[in-house]
Amino acid sequence: MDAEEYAELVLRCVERVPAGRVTTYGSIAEAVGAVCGGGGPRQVGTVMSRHGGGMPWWRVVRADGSAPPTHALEARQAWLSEQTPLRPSGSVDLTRAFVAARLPD
DNA sequence: TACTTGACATTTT
DNA sequence: AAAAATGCCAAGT
Repeated sequence: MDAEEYAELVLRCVERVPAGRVTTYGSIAEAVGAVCGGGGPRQVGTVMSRHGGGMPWWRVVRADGSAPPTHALEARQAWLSEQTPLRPSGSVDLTRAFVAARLPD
């Protein structure tokens, strides 16, 4: 399993997340790690930073429901336009929006 | 081989 | 509640 394939799986998981819902780096790491072995939340983050362009990266959040500080503003706009359930604090309400990452069929 | 860097997570201050 | 310390895993230098 090379890094490219790992990235493919991660990206596919992101695409499977419906608008208005989110999943976490950790959840994706679990799903992909189950078949790829190894990997972890950080690897998922790395993949997003390199191949995140062109996909709904704002549907992937940290374990506490917040987006990476570097893209926090854009993420919030995207969440608002998709009507993603947010908490007063500005981060995503995981109890309402979280969906576990699923591997492609 | 050793050290640094990152769109992370968890525990402890 | 918020910040710091630790642990983590792979890739690049």
